[in-house]
Amino acid sequence: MRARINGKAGGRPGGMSRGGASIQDVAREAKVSIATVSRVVNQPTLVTEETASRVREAIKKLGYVPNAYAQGLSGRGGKVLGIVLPDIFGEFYSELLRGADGEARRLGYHLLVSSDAHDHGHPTRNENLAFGLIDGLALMMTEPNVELWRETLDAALPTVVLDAEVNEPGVDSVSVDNTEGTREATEHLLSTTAPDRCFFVGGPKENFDTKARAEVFCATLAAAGRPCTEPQVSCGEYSVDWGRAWGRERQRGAGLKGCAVLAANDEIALGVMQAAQEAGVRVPEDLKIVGFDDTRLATLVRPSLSTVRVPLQEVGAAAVRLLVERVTDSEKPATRMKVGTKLVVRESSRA
Amino acid sequence: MRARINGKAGGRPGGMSRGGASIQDVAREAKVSIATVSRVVNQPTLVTEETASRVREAIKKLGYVPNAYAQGLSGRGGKVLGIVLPDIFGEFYSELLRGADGEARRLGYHLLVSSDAHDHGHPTRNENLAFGLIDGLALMMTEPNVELWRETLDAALPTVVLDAEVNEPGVDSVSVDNTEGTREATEHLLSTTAPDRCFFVGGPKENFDTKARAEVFCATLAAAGRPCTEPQVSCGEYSVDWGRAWGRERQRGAGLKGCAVLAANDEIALGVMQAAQEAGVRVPEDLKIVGFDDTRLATLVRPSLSTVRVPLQEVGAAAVRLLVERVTDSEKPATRMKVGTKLVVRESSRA
DNA sequence: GCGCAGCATGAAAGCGTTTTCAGGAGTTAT
DNA sequence: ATAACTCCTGAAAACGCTTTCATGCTGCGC
Repeated sequence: MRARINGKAGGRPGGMSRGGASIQDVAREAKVSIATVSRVVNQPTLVTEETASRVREAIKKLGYVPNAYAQGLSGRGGKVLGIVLPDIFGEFYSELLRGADGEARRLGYHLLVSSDAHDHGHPTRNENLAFGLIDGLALMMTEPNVELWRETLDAALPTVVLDAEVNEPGVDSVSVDNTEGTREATEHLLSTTAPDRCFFVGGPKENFDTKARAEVFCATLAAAGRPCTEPQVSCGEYSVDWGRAWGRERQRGAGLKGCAVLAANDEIALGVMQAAQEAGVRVPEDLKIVGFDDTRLATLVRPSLSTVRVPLQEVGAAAVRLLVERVTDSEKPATRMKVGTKLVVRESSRA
Repeated sequence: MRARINGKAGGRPGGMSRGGASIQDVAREAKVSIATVSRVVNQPTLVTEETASRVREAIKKLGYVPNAYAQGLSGRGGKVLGIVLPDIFGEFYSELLRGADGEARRLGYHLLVSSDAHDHGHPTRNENLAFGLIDGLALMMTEPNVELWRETLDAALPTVVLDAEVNEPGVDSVSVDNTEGTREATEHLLSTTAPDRCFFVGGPKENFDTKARAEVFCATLAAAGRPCTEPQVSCGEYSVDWGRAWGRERQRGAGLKGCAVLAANDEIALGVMQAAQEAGVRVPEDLKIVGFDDTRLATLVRPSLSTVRVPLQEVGAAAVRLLVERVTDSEKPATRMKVGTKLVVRESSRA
């Protein structure tokens, strides 16, 4: 229960905010009606310059800032967008967020961030979402199970889904077109390594991107005349640990030497690299590795990591842009946006 | 301008939200007054079980979710906290945010995230802050210049400052106690390296933490009988690039071999390590390196990085906790909280 | 000089809650 | 049986803003 300050708030002239001057105070100070104050703020052309300047002065003097709740309530929307991510930890989400934040800032919106990590996809999420507070929602699903988010998607709230294509009417989406980048990467590996020594180490089996990337990987191998066998594609999770585990396992078996690995993200790639280093297998001389995402990680490790660039900041920014468009124009038809991917060759896969 | 839906919203029975069922609709459906509905939601004990269950049913049927704006406006606060960081990019902020997010979630609050990166400490920030929307503000200042934030600090808004001690009445702070960790780290380096070959590579010169760490570093050297000379402490920025630049410079000069470096964060340490590797200087055989923060980076690189652990997630969580306490009890005296630091020895500094 | 258009302003409704106050129905004590 | 309570519920005010509608004023054309 917040303390309520009745009537005029005393104290410093400038700088009050909450519990500070209201539109009423400004109106009184400038000797006009609250309607006029509101107009000065929102539709300045409707007010005489003389009146307006008097009002502006009063606003300044009292340090008036419109109360966002009241604005929201009276139908203007509070300029807040929600963004829900599986987690907000690590370079991947970090970059996504940064893109979204920048764009939101540019468009005059605020970002309400929420990560799923603490109550993994549990339906209680919906309650947590501050529905009614946010004007739009950018949603990145952990699991491909759209039904988990049924309620959310059905809500009459502008929504854009990140990094997954959904077939919901009226729901925008921004996803990654893995085709080009994956193909490039695979061909790049094939240029130095025999098809049957190429491996794809994926994230979660049901993950949209992992699935897409695995598919293109196999297709490219097939196009090279050597359809990939089952053991050449493995799935796990998007983590260094999984990559390392896969690498050790392989090393114990047929060995990593002479192989090439395309990982479904940079973390996995890094894990594989660590396993190789542990075993004394040199990268890139004995083992080629290509990651995915081109997070900062790729340039931080040695040897630097070849990777497929995904413009994550753009994805975040695009999501926000789409959302704002939809918020301001609810008639806008649903947009399915795709951003391209491209191979970036660094040290870990050099011939 | 959002479309306004007048009167009852048609459409699907469940799942509406914005423009969806209001407390009025629920009241009508359950044949009670809105006051009763509100009570069922907020103070269930005041309502007969029979009435309450009827109301709950109506709520469920209509998919009613309280409108946060209205709640905010009517004095209950919208359960939103703002958090402003210099940037939201990289492992450091990532971890801080994760801690804050988790705690906020636990306490039933939402997090409005905003990074300073796009308009570096510019006063327009204040307008951007959704004042009036947030119940409290966690603020991490880029620069030590408190005056830049004067307006913000003066605002009658519960505020907690992160990672810096401020002397503002009524403003809480959560900062890092660098003493213990820095001392441990310095002594650790001194155990293998001569005092005059130990270096501190800092972040920005005015940064609170860099200053504190440099000081302890020097004091520890002095305690070991060999006060540090000027060139042993350098400042730059918190980046890999700066660390690498420092390393190259030193290598060009007296050489890195046989030295020990304490960096002000893990990124700088990593940069130094890269410079060493470039020059064929082995870590830790020829050069000991200790970082700061213990971000995930430290365990991802090879050799793994010895570092001083700063419980960043705890810092984030504590900030939120303090903020919520202050929001709910505005009389609470200002708290200055400090979290400790501790050396974690990994490979990069082994004897 | 009169009527009418056009413009600047004010009054008031409405947004969806919470909360205070008052009243009505039972219950218990006298 | 009545007074005094207790419990539950409803009516209504308040929160601060946007927006519609009405009104008074100015100036123009006839």
